[in-house]
Amino acid sequence: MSSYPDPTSSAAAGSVLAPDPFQQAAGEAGSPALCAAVRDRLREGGLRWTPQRRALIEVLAETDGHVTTAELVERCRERDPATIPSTVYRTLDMLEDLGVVRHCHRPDGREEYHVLPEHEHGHLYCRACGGCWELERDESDRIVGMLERGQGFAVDLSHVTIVGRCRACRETG
Amino acid sequence: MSSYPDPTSSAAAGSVLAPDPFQQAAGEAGSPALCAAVRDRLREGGLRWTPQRRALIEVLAETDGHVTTAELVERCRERDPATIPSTVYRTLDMLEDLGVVRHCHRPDGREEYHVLPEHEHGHLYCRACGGCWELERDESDRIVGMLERGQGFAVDLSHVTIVGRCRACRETG
DNA sequence: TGCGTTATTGCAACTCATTGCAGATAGGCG
DNA sequence: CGCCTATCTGCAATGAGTTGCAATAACGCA
Ligand SMILES: [Mn+2]
Ligand SMILES: [Mn+2]
Ligand SMILES: [Zn+2]
Ligand SMILES: [Zn+2]
Repeated sequence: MSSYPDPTSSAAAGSVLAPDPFQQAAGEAGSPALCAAVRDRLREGGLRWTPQRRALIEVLAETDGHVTTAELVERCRERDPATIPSTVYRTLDMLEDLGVVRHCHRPDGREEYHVLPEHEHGHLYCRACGGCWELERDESDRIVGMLERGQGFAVDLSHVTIVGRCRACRETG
Repeated sequence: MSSYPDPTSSAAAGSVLAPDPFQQAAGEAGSPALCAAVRDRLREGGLRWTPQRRALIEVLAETDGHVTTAELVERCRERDPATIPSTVYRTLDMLEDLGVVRHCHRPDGREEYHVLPEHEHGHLYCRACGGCWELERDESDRIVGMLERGQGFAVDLSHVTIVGRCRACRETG
């Protein structure tokens, strides 16, 4: 979807399920290792390593789980008040092409990012309490498998958002 | 989700699966009948029937299938150039509480409305060709049933958007 | 170390959507 | 028929996100 120049054109699709080089890079050493891994991958593709990109990656490395785009812009701005939102948005697009982040949509349609998800997953959101859970592996396998067999449709699992009411909210209300 | 005063507080939930009074109203007679049905329901709840609401309902009655919110604003503006977007958005919220429309989210997160859907349904979107299909009944039954049994989660089916690549796009490259 | 190419940034304009508030008006009631 | 009041509308400000373009700066290469 992003019209960003794609460093290694197969990377966008490949990074999703392939053993992820960023995963190991970030595993122990954290931010510096992730920076180095991203920097190298960018240069391989003729892309550039800039202070703005570095800042965002450092912010991402400090982030657990889900984060809204606006929060990321805000955290970048804490480090550097001169941060420009459109640069952050464009960098996120690029990092998604690389497989460093995945986005999904919250019930209101706004974007939310997941940093280095260990495996692709969909989400369950409760409209009543605002809770969010990852879809279990076997549940998403069934959804993906069903649509693959029936319609020949290849589901983008990380983009699956299922909204409703969780058990707790149904019982109490 | 909408903070709109809810005319008959059970209507929001009830209208989804219950035999829908608007369905019949609009069936043959079209716009005037739908207007009358909505007007009566509003007055029952102490809400008001206004020219702005009437205009939107007339536009909706001429609409088949899915429409983006921006398109609806545009069509209202064709009838009355003085149309105010926020009024249209608020009216759509109200009509969704009444069960006259359902919204879902396109792959980019933007809203799309379905007028008087005959039955609740989720959507399948192809990112490559932009195509959109309704989820088949048995497919959505399986998804809804699985999450109901496993997690006790009540899925809001009309809000389910599954994004990916359709068979045709996968085959042609 | 410096140059030139070209990817990237900053910026401004734009789209879509939401919200709070003050003034307008629908419509129940006398 | 006209008043009163609570609901709605219009409006303006705000927030989220995208896009085109000119200026900047990364970095490969001499
Ligand atoms: Mn929604
Ligand atoms: Mn998306
Ligand atoms: Zn809940
Ligand atoms: Zn397609």
